[in-house]
Amino acid sequence: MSHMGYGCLMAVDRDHVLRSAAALLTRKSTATMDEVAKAAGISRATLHRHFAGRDALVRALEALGIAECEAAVDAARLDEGPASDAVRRLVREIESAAGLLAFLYTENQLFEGEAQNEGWSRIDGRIAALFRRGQDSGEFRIDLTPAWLTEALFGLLASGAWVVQSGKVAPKDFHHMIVELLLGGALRREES
Amino acid sequence: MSHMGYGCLMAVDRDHVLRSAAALLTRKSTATMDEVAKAAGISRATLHRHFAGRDALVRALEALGIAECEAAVDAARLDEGPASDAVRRLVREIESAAGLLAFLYTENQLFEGEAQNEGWSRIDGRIAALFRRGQDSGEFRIDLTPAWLTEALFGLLASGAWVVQSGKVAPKDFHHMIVELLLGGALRREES
DNA sequence: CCCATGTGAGACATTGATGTCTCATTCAAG
DNA sequence: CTTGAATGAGACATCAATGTCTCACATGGG
Repeated sequence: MSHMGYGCLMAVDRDHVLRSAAALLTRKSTATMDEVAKAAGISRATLHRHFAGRDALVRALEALGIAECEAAVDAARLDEGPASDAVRRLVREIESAAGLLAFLYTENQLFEGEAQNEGWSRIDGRIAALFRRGQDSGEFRIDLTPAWLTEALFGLLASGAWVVQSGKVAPKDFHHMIVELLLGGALRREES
Repeated sequence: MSHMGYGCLMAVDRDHVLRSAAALLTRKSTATMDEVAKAAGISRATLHRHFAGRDALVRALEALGIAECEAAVDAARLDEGPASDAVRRLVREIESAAGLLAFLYTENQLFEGEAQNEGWSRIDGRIAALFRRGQDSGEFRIDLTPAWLTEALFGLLASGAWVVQSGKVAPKDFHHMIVELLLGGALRREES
């Protein structure tokens, strides 16, 4: 077990650190490396052995967020069945990553450079394609652009994660809240 | 003009500094006091004469945001006419402050203390009351809580400001985008 | 038992932002 | 012109976070 380098329980430790870092940074985005370490139950030295610095940590969180989003998009099978059902599946799959997403959403440091991670563009593209498919099939209205609907979805996910974390609404309402508002809006449907 | 203390053009200067600070910090929330000063066209010394420190600057921005929100809520006359029209007026009135709102939205430092500015609670309460009025009158669906609709409105305003600033959609579409998604959702209405 | 690896604790220098100071300059009122 | 106030430029100390280092411990495999 000498030359294994990274592997074995290293991976789960690293993942655990990322999870707790995400949870902490979502609440307090200015948390110190020391606080992040304490939150993960390790020392600052060990944290620094896993991630070269704060920058590397945030990048790793971004990579994790992208991976989870992409996995959710895959699992939701966006091109099968009615577009609105695909949206429901997507929100369901992405729900567990919403906290992490909310953190990354506020970390505009990630987007100010001209070289933003292409993973986001790919995810944006796939979700926008879903909305476009819904428009083409006549399910969705065409006066709201796919790009805006995609952005609004992420915004609502972040708002939802935030409002759940603040305790204002129950976690079990997360999916219904977001899907119903995004698809149906606040107005009552006409009783036909 | 010796003993006037603060007044006269001091006020407009202070306001101008706040505006440019908001515009800059919305794009780069980690901007230095020096960058903020440069963005406002003044020196760091002068900036520091207006605001004791970075903290005071952020607090002043929060106060400005609260004031503009409250003014928008007043101007929108939330308790007159159909609730959906009131929502449209509210978004219209609040549009010019959306950039500032988007910045404050990501500044979770403002909300982590137990003593969050009561201005927000008051605004939240007034907007939630509007949604509740719409539910009571039968305009709005009742399965989405007023608290969530309020939070979602702010989330969509932030997303809208962000997507406009990134150039993905035109500023003139801001109002339509947000109001239509919030009220009507992505689904096409049945042709009755 | 012995050793190697991972870890925690802590010391230390570095760095970048910040807050405070002084001083020369500008500008408008008198 | 004179004067006073506000400003810009810059020097300076401070401070908190960071990155790097060493050393002791303990744990598990040989």
